[in-house]
Amino acid sequence: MTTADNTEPPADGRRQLPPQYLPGEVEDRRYQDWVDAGYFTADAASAAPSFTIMIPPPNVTGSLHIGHALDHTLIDALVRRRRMQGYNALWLPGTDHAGIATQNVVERELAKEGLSRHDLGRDAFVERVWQWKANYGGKILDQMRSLGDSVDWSRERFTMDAGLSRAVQTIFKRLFDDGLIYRAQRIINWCPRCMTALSDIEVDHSDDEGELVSIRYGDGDAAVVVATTRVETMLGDTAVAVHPDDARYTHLVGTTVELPLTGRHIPVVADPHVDPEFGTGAVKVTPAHDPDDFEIGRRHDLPSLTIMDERALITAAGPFEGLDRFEARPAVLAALRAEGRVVAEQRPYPHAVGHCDRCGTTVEPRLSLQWFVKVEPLAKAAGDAVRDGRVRIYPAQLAARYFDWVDDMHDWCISRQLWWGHRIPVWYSAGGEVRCVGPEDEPPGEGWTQDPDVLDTWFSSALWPFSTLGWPDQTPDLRAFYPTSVLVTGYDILFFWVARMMLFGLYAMADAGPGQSVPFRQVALHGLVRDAFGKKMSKSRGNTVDPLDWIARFGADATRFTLARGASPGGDVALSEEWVAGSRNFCNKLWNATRFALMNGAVAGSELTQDDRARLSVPDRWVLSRLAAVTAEADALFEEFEFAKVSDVLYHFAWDEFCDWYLELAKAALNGADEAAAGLTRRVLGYVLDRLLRLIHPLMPFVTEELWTALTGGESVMVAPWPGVLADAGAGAGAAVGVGAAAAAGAADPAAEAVVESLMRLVTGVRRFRADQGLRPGQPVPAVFAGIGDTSLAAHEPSIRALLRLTEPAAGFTPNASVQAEGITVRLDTSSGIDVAAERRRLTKDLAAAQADAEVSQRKLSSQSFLDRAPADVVAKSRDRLAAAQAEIARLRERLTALADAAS
RNA sequence: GGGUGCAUAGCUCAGCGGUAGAGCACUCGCCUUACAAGCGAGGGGUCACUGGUUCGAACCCAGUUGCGCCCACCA
Repeated sequence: MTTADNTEPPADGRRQLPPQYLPGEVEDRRYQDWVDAGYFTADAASAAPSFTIMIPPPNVTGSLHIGHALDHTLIDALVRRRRMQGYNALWLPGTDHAGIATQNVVERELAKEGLSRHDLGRDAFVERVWQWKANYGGKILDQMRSLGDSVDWSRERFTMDAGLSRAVQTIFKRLFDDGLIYRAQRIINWCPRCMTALSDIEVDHSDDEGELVSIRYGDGDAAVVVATTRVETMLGDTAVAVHPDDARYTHLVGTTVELPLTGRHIPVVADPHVDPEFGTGAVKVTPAHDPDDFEIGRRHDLPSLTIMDERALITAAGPFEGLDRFEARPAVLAALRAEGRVVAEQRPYPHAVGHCDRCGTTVEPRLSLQWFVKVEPLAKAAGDAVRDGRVRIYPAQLAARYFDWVDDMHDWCISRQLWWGHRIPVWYSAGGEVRCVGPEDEPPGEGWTQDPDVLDTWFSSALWPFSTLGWPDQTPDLRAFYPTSVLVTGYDILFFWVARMMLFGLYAMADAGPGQSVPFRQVALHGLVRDAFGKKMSKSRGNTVDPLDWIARFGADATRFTLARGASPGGDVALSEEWVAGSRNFCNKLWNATRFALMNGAVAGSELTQDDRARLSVPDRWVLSRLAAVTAEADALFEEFEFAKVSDVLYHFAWDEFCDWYLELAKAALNGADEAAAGLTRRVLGYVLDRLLRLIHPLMPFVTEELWTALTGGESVMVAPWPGVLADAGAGAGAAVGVGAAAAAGAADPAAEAVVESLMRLVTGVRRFRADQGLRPGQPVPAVFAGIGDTSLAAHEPSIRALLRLTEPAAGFTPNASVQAEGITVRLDTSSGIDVAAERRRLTKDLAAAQADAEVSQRKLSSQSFLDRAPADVVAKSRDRLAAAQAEIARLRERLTALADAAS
């Protein structure tokens, strides 16, 4: 590994850079160089502490969208920084088989050929999906290269790989044997279009316009009115329920009422679940088609009458048979109305209805035999791991949501009536025996048939942190890289994925001990990507951003920086083309700063000795002091996943301080006659830029690589030591690693900072005068600096003159204007005289501001309670401020008077 | 229905107890020998509303209004 600390100065005739950064010419080449150099490949045998991040596996059907780009930008920044810090960094890539989604894609393809999966049969269909995967799957992995993702391609995984499938089977068997997986007849969420069961979180609830209908069951004294939004299910009613304490119905409990249209009589039962306040206080009970009713049915031993098939067509014999559920509803209602059973109709009646999150079809609660994970004991452990700090969630407030869910989680329905996925490893004999088969077991022979269902795709995703490392085998990878360090993903899949990895990680890896069984130590959640107005991106809205388009037009670095700049923990990211253009400009700024450095013979790679530091100029000292502060700040912010703030700090240091002031100030020394001073500044220039590029590299890998190698002649900034001061890192055993620790950018230099800040105020003040006076920026103006000898700026007059284009006075110099700032009076000869009106406007404005300032301070200081209660430093600050304002007022008044005198 | 978050410059957001900040947009002047994807200067905000706590509130507390998100088996 090479470092920046090669002592040889760069060879002469280094590459000349063109005046603009053209990302297209850099990115592909650099990426391939990195891959070829093996920088992305982690080493399970490394002695260095590991830093591991697992990619949130995108669907194998997917292509890179802006959400991935956000996720990957943040992950890549974390991984690149750790790698530079000397960690054995692994970012493992891969894809998810995405059961329903992928099956749907291939089925649609088949449909174009006029075929259904049933025409092919199970084996041929699955084969067809594999074929599809071979041809089109993993497109997204290729696209990741263009973002610069530093993933370890040698460790790419797919959730249906043989190894990962073995992990699935292993844990299924283990859970089964532990009694944590069971099969039961339950009401589950059923999608009649996908024709499969769904778990609770695969159902999106939204308010639909419904209709609340009140229907009279029975007649005369035995009549009872029930209200429902799902009239058609009355065909499957097997009871009416009322609250036990509801006096209106006590006389009916235990009797039966006639169920209209069916000729059946159903019992009236008393159940505490019924809310006497709602509707009529009487509820129709359909155990086979409503989860509540199923529970009531269980309590009262009611029969379950299934009246719909898996396509949600009515199966109950009679006039409605064969109708779709939505056709049956008006039909049943009409029939009831014809019999005079409809007491009231209330519409519209908005109420929450579940929809399949894959296809949007209204979910049908359906009684069926499914496999479930008993989550309670697992969820308890998953909650505790966060509660006791073994896993930390960023931002912390999202932990509350995690607890809400984990602490009250229903059993997880894991069977899916699909063909694409991990088949449930359970076999049944003709005699009704059940056998769960582990990966080492012989499959049962003659007379046994395997369960036809496959597992929920999230079942295998939940194993991702360790199945990808070879579990259940105790592989070197598993030992080296588990637990993973950080999980980075959007808060939208906190429940889908994050919580489930917690359930299974803690369970499967329990032998490793409490601290080592967690799937990750930190969870860094980001938000959704939105448009410039904070609106959700969607194809129908037409406000989506294609990251590949941005990369092509603005560069990967600009795209990444824009995303990072918007990413605060848990916060949504707003994007627009103006912003990515701004980031592109920032790349160009760095490009030209480096270009300037190269043109001026900047020397990178030499450390500054104590001796050197003693001879530094004030601007050199200032920039080093600022670099130290910014380095520490950026480093701390990285630890907290404050990407927006890191980006902001680096952006402003690079642009506002390094480029706008330091490079301008350095010009005096670089072009000056003092060779020793110039040489020292060339080294400081190289030193600061070198470190700045390293600090920015995790966020903008390509441009920094191109510039850093050009500046230093080093091999790659990717493997240059990180300049940060290392804090106790989340991964590893808290040991500070990396040669970067020694390269901490030095100490603060408040004296130098004070001088440069004073210089900035003076320069800005005079520039303002020039602007007010309409003096063209480039026009040289003769001037003298009266009183500068008594200030800290005495030695910097040449720099100040250069910044302000003020020339030495020639013979016959007759100043006709003056500006005061920082205790210095700058007298200028503007030749044409000054614009008195403009000057008066400026002075008047400044006077008003100073007076307002003084007034506020005065008011505070005249309050006795303020003087008594406020801390001494606050009072002192107010005093200083008042004094300064008063001095300013006096000065401005004097100038205004002088101006008036001069005018008359 | 239950949680939870947010209301700050035209837009997107930062600041979270001591006299309001950034990026973009806007105005004016500049092709000043790294950069016009640039440089310099400037304008713009009763920090949603009402009370309270405090010497002092954008910041803490309560309420109001308006948005947003998550969870949810009330017919």
